[in-house]
Parts: sequence; C-alpha cells; structure tokens
Amino acid sequence: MITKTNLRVVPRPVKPLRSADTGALDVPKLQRNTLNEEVYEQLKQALMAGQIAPGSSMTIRSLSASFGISPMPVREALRHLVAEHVLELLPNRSVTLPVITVSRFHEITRIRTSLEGLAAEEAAPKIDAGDIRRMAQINEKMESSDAMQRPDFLAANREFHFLLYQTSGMPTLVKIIESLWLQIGPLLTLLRGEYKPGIQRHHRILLEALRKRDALKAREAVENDIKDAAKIIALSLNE
Amino acid sequence: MITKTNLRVVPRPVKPLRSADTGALDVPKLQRNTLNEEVYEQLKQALMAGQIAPGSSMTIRSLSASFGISPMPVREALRHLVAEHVLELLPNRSVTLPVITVSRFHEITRIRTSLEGLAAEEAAPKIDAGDIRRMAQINEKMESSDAMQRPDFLAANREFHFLLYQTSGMPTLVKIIESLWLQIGPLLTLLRGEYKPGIQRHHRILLEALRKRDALKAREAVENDIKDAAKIIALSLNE
DNA sequence: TCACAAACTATGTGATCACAAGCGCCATAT
DNA sequence: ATATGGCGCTTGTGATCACATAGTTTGTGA
Repeated sequence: MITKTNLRVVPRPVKPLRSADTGALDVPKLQRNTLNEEVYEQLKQALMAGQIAPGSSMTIRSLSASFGISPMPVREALRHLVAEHVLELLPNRSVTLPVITVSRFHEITRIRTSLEGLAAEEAAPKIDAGDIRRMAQINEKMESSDAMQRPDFLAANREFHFLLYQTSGMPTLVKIIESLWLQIGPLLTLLRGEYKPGIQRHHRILLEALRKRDALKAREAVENDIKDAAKIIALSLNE
Repeated sequence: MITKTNLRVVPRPVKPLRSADTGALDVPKLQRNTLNEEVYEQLKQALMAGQIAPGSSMTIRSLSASFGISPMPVREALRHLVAEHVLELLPNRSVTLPVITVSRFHEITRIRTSLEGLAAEEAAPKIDAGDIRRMAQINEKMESSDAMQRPDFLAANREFHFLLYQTSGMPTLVKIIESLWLQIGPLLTLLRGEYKPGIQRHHRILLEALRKRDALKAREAVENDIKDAAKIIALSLNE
C-alpha cells in the first residue's frame, strides 16, 4: 500500500515523445495514445486495485519523475480524475484520494441502486442469449472456490455487471456508473472472501431473470446485490 | 449564435499572471481563482446560455487568443468539460459541442427522472420552511407573465430545482445532476414560452408536497415536471 | 483539364522555463 | 528555552518553445 504515493513506475528508457514510427507497419497502430491518457489509465488501474491509500496526496512532480516524463501530462491526468470526482483538489491545489466517509458511501450506494437498477431493467428485454451465456461463464469462474482469493475476482465481478449494463444501450448511464465504481473503488477490496454466498445468490437470480427477460426481477436482483455488498463493506468501514 | 466558435471575449488588458496584490486588505480575497477555472466557468456559462451552436468545434489557440491568455489554461478548461461529457473529443483530438440525438436526449431524461426524483424524495423530509419560502418566491417570479420572455427564466428554473436538490444532503448526487443539466443545456433554450402551464402546475404540486413533507408526492411532481418539459423539447427536436 | 504530390498552415501534445505561494527549518533575540 | 523572523526548498500555475500530424492549398505533369 502506497501512502506518500511515490508510485514506483518503470521510467521510459528514452523520450520518444511520440513514436516517430519510421519503421512502418510494425503493429496494430490503430490508435495512438497520448501520454496523459496513458498516465490516466495507469492511475485508474492503480486506484481500482487499491494500490493507493485513501487520504494520501500526490504531487505532480514526483509522479512525473516516476513516469520519467514531464509534469504536463501528469497534470492533465490528475485534473481528469479530479473532474470525475475520483480525486480531490485540496485548498493547497494539491491532489488527494479522498477518504470515503460512511455517509458518502451510503449516498453513492443509493445512487448506484437507482442507476444500476435502471440499467438492468433496460437491459433485460434487449439482452441476447450470447451475452447471457458469457455472463454465466464469468459467474461460474467467480463461483469456483479458489477464485475468491485471486485478485482478479473483483475484475470478474466488474466485467459481469458491466456486460449487462452495456447492453442497456444507454452509454451515458454506463459512464456515470463507471464513475461511481471508481469513486468507491478503494473500498471494493474490502469485499474479498466474505461475500461469496450473497453474490452467488443474487447473480443466479439475475441470470434467471435475464433468461426470462423479466425486467423487474432483474432490477431487483441487481439492487439486492448492491445492497448486500454495501452491508458487508459498511461493517468493515465502522470498525 | 456562434458556429465557428470564435467566442468574442474581452482580452485582459495586461497579463497580471496572478494578482500580485501588493495593496493588501482591499477585498474579500477569500479565494484566488486560477485562469483555467475562470475559462471553465465562462465556457460553462456560454453553454448554458445556448451561445454555442451544437456541432461547432473549438480550437485551443483561437479561444486562448480571444481570452488574451496562453493556450494552456484553455486546454485544461476544455479537458475539464470533456471529462464531464459536456464537450467531446473528436478523433482529430479537437473539441466539439456534440449534437444531442433524440435517443441521447431520451436517455438523459430517463436518468434525470430517476436521479432528480431520488433527490426530491430525499429532500422532502429534510427541507425547512425558509427554503420552501424561497422556492415559492422564485416560482412566483417565474409565474409573472412577462418573466417567461426574459432570458433569466431558465436561470430561475434552475435555481428552483437545485435549491431543492441541495437540501437532500447528497452532494455527489447534486454534482451528477448538474453534469446532466450541462449536457442538455443547449436544448433547454427550446423551452422558452410554451411550457408555462405545465411548469406552473408541477411546481405548485411540488411546493404543496414539500409543505406536507410528502416525499412520494414530491418525487412524483419532479418526475412529471421533467417528463412534460422533455415532451416539449422532443417535439421541437423532431422538426 | 484533372489528378496527384509537395509544401504550407493550422492545431494538439509535451518539454522547459519563469514565477508566486506554501511550507519547513534554522538561527537569533528575548 | 521558547518564540519569531528570515531563508530556502517544494510545488502548482501559466508562458513559451519545439515537434508531429492533419488538413488545405498550390504547383506541376500527364
């Protein structure tokens, strides 16, 4: 766990600014990524993995030194996360990962039940058999006993949920939900291990509802899944 | 209406970077504003006022020239709005105000009914008499016949709604709702004039529900207000 | 006359520099 | 010994510069 946030990152060997790419046709090459986007993705991943301690503050210069780049792209990436309410701007104008208070967690949980319920209700009539099968596969992976210990359990859970939300055909809604997941990301790591029976039950009910294209049942299952998980997290939050 | 978006702005007389403020104790001085925040606020205001045509693209350099500052703060302000999904990043990496499709408008309307309904339901038991009185005052101003023509009718409507949402005690929720209003901001100008009877009815029902602290009635009133307004907008959207 | 290529322009990205404000540390005076 | 003032380091903000790419225009050849 990083507290002072001196994120150890491999510095880039030289400074290829943007790949001159003189030797053509050597890779997919589909999209060129800007540095700030790369930094943004790295930070997001670190956040979702719980590698940054809530309350820790980060300086642009130290991060840029770790990445081996200039402060500028780091600045943009940090401001991006601040704009999404994932990080917070202190009056010092330095950036921190805010500590999530219990009341804030409950607020986000209420918003999530409302929005993810809406997404599930909307997705249920539209989802096709292939997607249901893929969701079932992910769920089976999650149910296998050793999977709970593995760190990618959370990633599987995320994939399971968002596969459903994507099929709602509501891209704006999905983006808002993603932002909310990011904001409580650090807390999701508290879920590991204890939540297995609950998650099993609700995911199975959800899959059953989807097979019947029962929108209300699907909404209910998602809402209960969120609420039960929130109960577990709130417990470890109070201690 | 600006199309090529050469926003005419008064250039700052000199470049005082940050006010050196040698003559002390001359004003509130509570918060120093950074340039990028100022640009951000200006752009937001221009967007809400419908001064920028959907589909128009904006270049960093032209904006910075209009403001009389360097491109850097403008860049950050634009990226801020992009992060909030108010503006969009083209594959060119240039920035545009996206045209709102009908389906996207309907999506945002559904999200708004869900979230603003939640905010109203949560606020109804908590609101005090003073706030209700202030909301009633704003509403009276809106109901006065000539107010409909005035350009600040929309501002009053916005104030009316957010006064309620603020009292919900859910700051994260309020921020999401604000972001949604920004995204459909350009369309709200379509409302002027035609929506008076509807808005009157729903606002009165809402105030009545608030006085009785009836959470469900309040939610219903807000939801109906949003839906009716959306109908009007959707009509002018189809022509 | 039309097509294609080359050059020029416009524009976004990133590095570097300059500056001001915040913060800590140490020395000195009471 | 403690409080206070000054000095220097850290850090965020904004300007300027350098570079690469996309889009446009112009010139040349078929």
